[in-house]
Amino acid sequence: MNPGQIRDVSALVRSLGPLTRGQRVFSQNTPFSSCYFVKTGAVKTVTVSERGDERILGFYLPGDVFGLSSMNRRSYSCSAIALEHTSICELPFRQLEQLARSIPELQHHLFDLMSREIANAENISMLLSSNTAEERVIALLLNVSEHHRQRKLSPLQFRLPMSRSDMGSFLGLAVETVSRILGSLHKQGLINITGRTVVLLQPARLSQRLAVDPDAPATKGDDFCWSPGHSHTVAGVSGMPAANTSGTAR
Amino acid sequence: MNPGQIRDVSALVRSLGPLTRGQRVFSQNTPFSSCYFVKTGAVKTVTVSERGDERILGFYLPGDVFGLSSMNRRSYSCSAIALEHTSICELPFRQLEQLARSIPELQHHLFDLMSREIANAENISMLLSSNTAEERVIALLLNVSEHHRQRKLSPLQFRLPMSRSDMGSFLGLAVETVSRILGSLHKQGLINITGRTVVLLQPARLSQRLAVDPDAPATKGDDFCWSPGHSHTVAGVSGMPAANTSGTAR
DNA sequence: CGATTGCTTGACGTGCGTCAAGAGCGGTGG
DNA sequence: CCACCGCTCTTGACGCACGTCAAGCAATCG
Repeated sequence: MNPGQIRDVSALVRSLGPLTRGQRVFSQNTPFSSCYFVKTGAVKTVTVSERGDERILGFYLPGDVFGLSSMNRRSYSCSAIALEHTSICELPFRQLEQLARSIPELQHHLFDLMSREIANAENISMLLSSNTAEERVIALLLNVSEHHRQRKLSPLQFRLPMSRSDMGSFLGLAVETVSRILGSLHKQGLINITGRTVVLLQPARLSQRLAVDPDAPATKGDDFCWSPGHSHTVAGVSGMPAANTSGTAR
Repeated sequence: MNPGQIRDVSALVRSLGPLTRGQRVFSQNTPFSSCYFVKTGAVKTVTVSERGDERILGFYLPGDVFGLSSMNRRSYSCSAIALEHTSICELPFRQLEQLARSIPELQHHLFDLMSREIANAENISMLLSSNTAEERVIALLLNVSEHHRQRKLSPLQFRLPMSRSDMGSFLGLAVETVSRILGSLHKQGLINITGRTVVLLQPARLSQRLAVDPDAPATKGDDFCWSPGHSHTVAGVSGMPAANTSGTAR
């Protein structure tokens, strides 16, 4: 894009002041207007069913865009809630769409963003549809890790912005299960975890758990590698590691 | 769109002759070029993990568009396979994108399509993340039903285009479980099922199973709102009923 | 026609949800 | 400073839903 175009786009963007934990960016069933870009902090998107229980659709870390899934509707299909001290940019979608007509690069970029969201959501589906609890938790950890790597932050040591309960809701697991899995990974020496602070001690092993058929489950001390996993993250946290689909295996 | 524009778009579309069961529209890891529109028949999208097991990402019925999730990549992230005698249209994406620059309606339509795909995939995630096997199967049945309703076909009696095994793979269930659930629904008089032919005998009851907390033994106002024509199916079968998230309940 | 594939049904084992009871930890107020 | 609260997180005991294994028909096919 040329400077003029960049100015045009920038003119649309509004920076939203620091949000505090629990504060909402938008609420389910309120009129759709914008999507949002995370500058710092973290956001979760949540839907509440008529039954009253809530489900977390995704976590968004710095660099991620959220709110796109609602653009074909009048109102948001989920709420977005800050997980911690967070600052974001507002992107008024209709105006962005309008502007995209004259800026091909912008149009392409929007397509690209949405396409990533689709691929990402599909990966999550795959992860959920038949992986063990351990695999899901590991996938989440590796995903946050990958996100940090992309942001040039330490991929091996970081703080999880979300609670155990959030993780559970996102991964389709009970809080207790999440807690047990993390504890178990800790005992096995694969990670360190204190509260929300994580250290990945053996990232290669963790990746293996995702990619390798767990015939020999967790024999402590086996050393052979499979293949140093790559092709990992797709987009944001919401971009889960290529949901390696444990398939029918268990 | 005016006649000229419609002609421009039509010029891009290529009709692909009848495919037979098992035939591929495109294959995972081959270069991305187009997305596709289902005219008649049915298509499934499938990814194969490095481990070799396959997972079904979605089913696409007449009127649905598939292949969008790969547009931000060089190659397709999944394979698309005909489930039965099927005819489709090819939509070369790059050219479509190009054309969209001069036809705002087209651009908007593309955004709309992609947004639906996102919402749809999110719904599937929600469905998978914590619903019982029965709820998942019912959701699939109701979804196909809804699709038929929209196509002005009988929503109460239809043929499932996919095998039990496909259903299982899609829903994250073992084939046996799918079979058992269908059998159980049959015994309860909620559906008739012979092979792949389904009759929904008590659609209202089926919907209830999805939305109502199974504490109370049914028999509340049988007729059900879902806001007709809203939020129900999003796109094709892949548009699952607003995955009512049984939440922590079980 | 055997052979392959799809579907069903039974028996059995287990992963993980549920219930219940603490254990930190931070915040608030006296 | 401690007492008290409301959280989040952990840990154990128990049971059920669903995966796995296995066997047996029906339908399609080469």
